[in-house]
Amino acid sequence: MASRTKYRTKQRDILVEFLKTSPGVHLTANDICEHMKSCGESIGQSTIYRRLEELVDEGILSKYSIDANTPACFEYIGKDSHSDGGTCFHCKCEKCGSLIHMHCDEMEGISEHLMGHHGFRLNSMRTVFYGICKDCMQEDESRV
Amino acid sequence: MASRTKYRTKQRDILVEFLKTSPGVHLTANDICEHMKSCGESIGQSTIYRRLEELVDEGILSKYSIDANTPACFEYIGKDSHSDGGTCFHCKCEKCGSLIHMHCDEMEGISEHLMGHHGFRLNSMRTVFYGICKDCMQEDESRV
DNA sequence: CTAAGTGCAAAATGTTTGCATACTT
DNA sequence: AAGTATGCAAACATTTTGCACTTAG
Repeated sequence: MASRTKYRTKQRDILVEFLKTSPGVHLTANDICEHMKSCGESIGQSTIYRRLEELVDEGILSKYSIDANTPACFEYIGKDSHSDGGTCFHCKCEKCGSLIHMHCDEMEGISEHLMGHHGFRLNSMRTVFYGICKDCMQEDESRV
Repeated sequence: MASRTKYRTKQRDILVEFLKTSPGVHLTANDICEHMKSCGESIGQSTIYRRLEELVDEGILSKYSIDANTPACFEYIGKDSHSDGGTCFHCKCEKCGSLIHMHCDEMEGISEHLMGHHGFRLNSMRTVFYGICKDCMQEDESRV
């Protein structure tokens, strides 16, 4: 979880800068590659993958792995936001694919329960709740 | 969620039969391939993948996709068991990789909360909680 | 000057697909 | 007989890695 980078490189700065401009947005490694290309700031994809993983370790990014066929996506969290004030949970709709962000106090009770009763320290940045969102549920009902 | 298979084949029967003997166990497609080979009941891997996916749709199996580098794993649930009696939650340790099963009433409150307050119908079979397990936490502490 | 980071192209991995063959009904 | 499933091998997509080269400190 600690910082691993020894050197500060141009590529790392460009990457972090870009991510910082899109807080709350989910980006795949490929999205980022494309963006860089279209900016003329081309960074090699291996570097992107390497830095991304590192930033996750540092707690600056969170990573969501939906499944093996969907590229992982990354979201800027920032160094500060996870001090404890605003844990963020995510729900992924299995139907329409939308990813819903939740800042919910009640949900934070889960962490405590898991810790207290199961000795498990939840990483809420990495955990994604799968299910069907409101909109898709309504569609289902009206279709019957 | 509805049955999709039209024909009942030998391979499907062998597969279901094997899965049925290991309820609550997590198996990867590869585990199953290997088992079949070692049994002399070799089933092609494409068939295994195809049937597995189908069984998930039918609600007989649940599938956990940890991330792109980890093969998905499948667990026998059975046609009956998800009537509502025993929702199963899973915690995945990010450190040692172990997958912990939880049959916990309190956790089921999450489903209700998500439904009631966020209009989201949780699929607990597909949801995995990431974090650090008890054992790894102790190791961490003793190492400092 | 040395350690670390970059980027290409190649490898690795898990999963899916095309197609000829075989099986179910 | 018609429709479906099988199984091989090839295709895929994402991510990782080997290595020569560049850059940061």
